[in-house]
Amino acid sequence: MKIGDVAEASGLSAKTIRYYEDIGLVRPLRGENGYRDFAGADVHKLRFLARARSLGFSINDCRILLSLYEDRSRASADVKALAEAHLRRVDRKVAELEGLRGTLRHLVMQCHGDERPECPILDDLAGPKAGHDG
Amino acid sequence: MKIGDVAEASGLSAKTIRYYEDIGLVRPLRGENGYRDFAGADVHKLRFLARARSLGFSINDCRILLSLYEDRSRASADVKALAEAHLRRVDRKVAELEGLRGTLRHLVMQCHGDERPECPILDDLAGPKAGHDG
DNA sequence: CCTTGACCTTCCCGTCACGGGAACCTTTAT
DNA sequence: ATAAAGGTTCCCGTGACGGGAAGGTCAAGG
Repeated sequence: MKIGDVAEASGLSAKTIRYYEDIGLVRPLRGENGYRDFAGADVHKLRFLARARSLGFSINDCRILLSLYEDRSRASADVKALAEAHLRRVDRKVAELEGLRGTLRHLVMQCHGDERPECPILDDLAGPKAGHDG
Repeated sequence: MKIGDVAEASGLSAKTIRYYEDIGLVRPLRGENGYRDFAGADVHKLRFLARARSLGFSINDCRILLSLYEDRSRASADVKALAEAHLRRVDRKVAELEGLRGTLRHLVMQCHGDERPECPILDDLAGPKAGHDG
């Protein structure tokens, strides 16, 4: 299979697949013409990678997941630990975004959004204004 | 004020402040010795930037926000529009992360996490298994 | 035979917002 | 005088690719 076909079959772009080869995630054969020649197992790997990436795993995590996947004597505990660590990162990221989203919502609601210059959003960004006597 | 003092006063690192000068967000004066010499207004700007960045605005958004902030004849509608666009981006990101978090949680719960190799997480990543007859 | 067009190849730059560190200079304290 | 603690510029690295240039290859059609 040529890279275009594999791209379609895996949902990854040709660019991405070449990149994955660069960093050693797949090792397709080469034809006489220099074209990459992907085996079924390569395509399977790439689909695995596409799925893992879509779940937010980093390339490094993907590398580990792949090696666990190919290790018949793995312990599922290792996989679970990796996934849990990722889940915790996602949890933290969601919490962070929800925090700033709350602030943003609050500010947006307070702003009239008309042609006048007064703006609580900018006031917030500018920080605490000096009081009436300072 | 020297860059270290400004760093402490703004909460930004000296590196970040130099970077902001590089990209034209601040223009501190220079002393005879070549050291940057920040005025009060510069520090104020940098605090503004630090706050905006902490709310997740991109550098480009920050540049626009700064120019709006300094434009006495601005319309608050422009500020609000920018903030709302950002809010929508945050909303989308949160939704995306919540989606994959749900999947991750599900997978993690299904995995025994013991010394055995069977692992629903890897099974999911590997994609649909062929059925009993195929 | 020649051309067109769709593929493929490698290579290098750009992304975003900085951080790390080298090599060097200035100020401050002892 | 010296050492520590600042400051300066410059360049590389990050993560995970995308864009695009310059060129090789292959199948179809005139």
